[in-house]
Amino acid sequence: MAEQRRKQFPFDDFEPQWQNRWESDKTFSVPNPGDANFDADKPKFFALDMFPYPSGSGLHVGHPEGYTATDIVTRQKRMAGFNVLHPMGWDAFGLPAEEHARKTGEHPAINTAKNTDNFRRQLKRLGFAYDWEREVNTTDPGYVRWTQWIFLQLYNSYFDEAGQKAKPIAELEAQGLSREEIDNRRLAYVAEAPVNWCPELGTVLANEEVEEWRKKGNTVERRPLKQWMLRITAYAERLINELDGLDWPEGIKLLQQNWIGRSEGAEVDFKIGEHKVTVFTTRPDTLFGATYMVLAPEHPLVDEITTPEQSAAVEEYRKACASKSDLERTELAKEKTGVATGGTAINPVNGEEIPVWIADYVMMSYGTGAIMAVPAHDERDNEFAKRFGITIIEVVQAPEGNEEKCFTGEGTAINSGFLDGLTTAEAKQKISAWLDDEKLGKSTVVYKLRDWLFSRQRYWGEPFPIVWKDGNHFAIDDSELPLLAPELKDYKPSGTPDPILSKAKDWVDVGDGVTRETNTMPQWAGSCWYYLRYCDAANRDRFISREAEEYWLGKNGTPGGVDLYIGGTEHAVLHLLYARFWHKVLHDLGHVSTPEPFQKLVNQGLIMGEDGQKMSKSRGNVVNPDDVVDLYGADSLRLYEMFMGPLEQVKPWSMNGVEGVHRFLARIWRLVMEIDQEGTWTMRGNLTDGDPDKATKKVLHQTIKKVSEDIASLSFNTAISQMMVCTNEFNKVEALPVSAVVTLLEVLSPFAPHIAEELNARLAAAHDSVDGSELANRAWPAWDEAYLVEDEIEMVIQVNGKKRDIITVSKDAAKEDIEAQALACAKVTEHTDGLTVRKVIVVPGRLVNIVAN
RNA sequence: GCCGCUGUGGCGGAAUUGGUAGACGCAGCAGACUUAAAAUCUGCUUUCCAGUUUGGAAGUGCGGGUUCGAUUCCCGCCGGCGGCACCA
Repeated sequence: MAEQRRKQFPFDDFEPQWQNRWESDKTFSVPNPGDANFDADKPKFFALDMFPYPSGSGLHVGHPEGYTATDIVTRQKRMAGFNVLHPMGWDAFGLPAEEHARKTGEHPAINTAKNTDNFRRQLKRLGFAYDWEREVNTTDPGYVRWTQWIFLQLYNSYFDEAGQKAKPIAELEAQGLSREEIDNRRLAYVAEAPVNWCPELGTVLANEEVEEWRKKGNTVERRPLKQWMLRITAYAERLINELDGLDWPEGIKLLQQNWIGRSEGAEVDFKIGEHKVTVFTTRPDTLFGATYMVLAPEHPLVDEITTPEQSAAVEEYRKACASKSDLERTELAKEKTGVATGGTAINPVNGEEIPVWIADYVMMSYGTGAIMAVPAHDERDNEFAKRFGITIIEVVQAPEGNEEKCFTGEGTAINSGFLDGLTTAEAKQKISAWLDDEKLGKSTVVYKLRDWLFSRQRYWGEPFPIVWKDGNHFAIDDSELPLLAPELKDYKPSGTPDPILSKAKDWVDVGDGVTRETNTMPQWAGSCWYYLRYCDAANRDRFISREAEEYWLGKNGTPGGVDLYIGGTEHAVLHLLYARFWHKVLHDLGHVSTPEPFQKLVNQGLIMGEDGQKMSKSRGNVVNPDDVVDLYGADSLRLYEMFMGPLEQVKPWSMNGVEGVHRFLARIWRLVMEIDQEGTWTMRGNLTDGDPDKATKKVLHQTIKKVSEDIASLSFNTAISQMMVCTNEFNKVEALPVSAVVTLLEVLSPFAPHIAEELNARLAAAHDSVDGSELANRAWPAWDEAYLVEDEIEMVIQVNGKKRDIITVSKDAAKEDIEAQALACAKVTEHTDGLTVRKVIVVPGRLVNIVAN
């Protein structure tokens, strides 16, 4: 049925032609500083799309949403005289390619290349103005080389607390620190950590990946393994503070802030016999109410303080906890559990002896792994104390009217010795000073953020540029980069935590007792710096040249960094946090000129299926972009995705909606072309070379203005609606001036570039007055406010806020005249009859409101 | 539980940030063209009442408030989506 219907305009002819032309002319290639045709006088604009993972299922309609948005912005910026960097690439390492290799025995690079070719074909088919000469692929050896180089920058750096920045490890060597001391301070370090191990996949998984793989039927267990970690926690403070200057959605900033989770509080030392245990609390003012102490079950002091009577119970409890994953620990904990150690601690503030418990509601990984429990003012402690019959002492008086059983807010200190009568804030200050004086504690800040578990036991990722000898790790020499993984006969995981690469014995054994690190990096590694590589994609000597970095990412009178980054919310805390971290390290080491990589961030909203549900194969509501392009053309798909609604909003797909914008493009086509009886398109005869009349000029300039402003604010849906209004007006004009049509095509061209270029070319062939150059290389049209003002304006007349009439007045009519005219209206007198006019409000150019009662 | 976003016709959405609510599009209805259909074009299309036109009332999740005037600002609720989740 679809192939029977005659195309409303020949998009399938001209769209590929324009795409080929852009490709062969390299229309959208942009030179770098130093290149022959580089124009240093133009301002720069760097727009970035979140590059896709080239999956086997091809492009999803969600991809072109953000991509079209940046394409419109960059095409418009180009016309407005900017040097525009708009690149694309592939985040091509990842588990699906490896799974495919495991099943087929084919090297993952082969499948990856196939999928990448398909993605590239699909994107080119949508007419995006990418500079394909800058295409990057995270799996290319020339790219891996620099990912590994950046890893070594981290490996060879430490975080200087005093300067709050990364510095070369060589400084510590010069200070004569021991090897162990140095290794313990590297930004990339090895640590034994309990991790999520998945035997089926043969790798550890990030916390956020666990749920996804479990759903697919895999098991995930907790195991302590020696892993590479990146010291992102050192940057916690800066990662929070430096969000301030960024033009990001507030929600995303908050998400990152909460993820980093900064808490101000105090560490307090408690004595347990000979031992000292430090607890972390955000409420040191409640110290007098601490009636017991809880240690995390994994706390190293548990063994030492447990009394013989309790040791069996404690041991049993610890075992039960160890076998639980974090998830189970929280999910199943409907009721608090715990065991007394039999030991007691001394509350330093009053010398009271308090019992020491272990309970899994205290996490070893947060704070100090130990808490002082204040059951009167903490819900968890309260629940626990009630369950186990522990004393509860109130030490904060709630403000009047607050009847909560367990008051956790701020109030006045009571039963608290020298703190009595103080407000919570004052009490915090006083107790902190006291702890400080007595050398029993100090104010401190803790974060929820954990160091980044950076190693995977997979094959299809960057190998670590590290070798081992005698239990020590060493960086391999720069000249050995890129270090590529060897080909394997069998990509099946061993089922043990030994990485797949450990099977490649020849590769692993370097000789002289030197062996290679066999872990690989996670997929995030490549995406942490791809925006940098775009700036100088072919550079073989550096990851990015200084000139290219300073031009595309430097200040240049802008805030610096990527000028516009569009992508989905799913990366709000992962990719966006990791990339910021790497960027800051590179900045500290003098490799990049700004502290932040992405100045402006916009999140596109998810496109749902026609049924309002998330698109998924199992629901059968997935829309394939190729099918849409076959039926309606690339311009229609682009335009539809922008017309659906605001970019940031979640919105459902509608094939009828696609037809709607397709009809609009057909109307524009028929503004210029008409079809004869043989079915051949010919130029319409009613196009003139004359000047547009006043009304035509008005709607045209309104359109230039609206579209210009709406592109700037990324309000593409309203820009398109204005172009529809303009087209509808043009359709009513008897003899339509070509100049007006061409201007409309210019503002349309960033949205629907193929049809705009095609019609302009056809008009230029028939009309000498039309510029035959490509719209893409034209100047963006300017609007003239003079055409927008009307001599006469309509004003609404309201009586008591209700619309009663509309009058027409001269644009410079005096207020008094308008008021008099309004009061004289028959409709007004009708409604004010019998009432007294109390007040008349005249809003110039808008309305008159007559207040009467 | 906490945090964030969001709520406007049958549907997607618009509204110069306090000034004519429903632009534009979809769907629907009627008409024109056509032997007919498709495509195209024209008109109608928030609801209710009245109805030849002119008209009247209600209306932006619900309830209050500020104002000459509230989709917009303030207070209190309710629903939907997303994130975090024993973080001391």
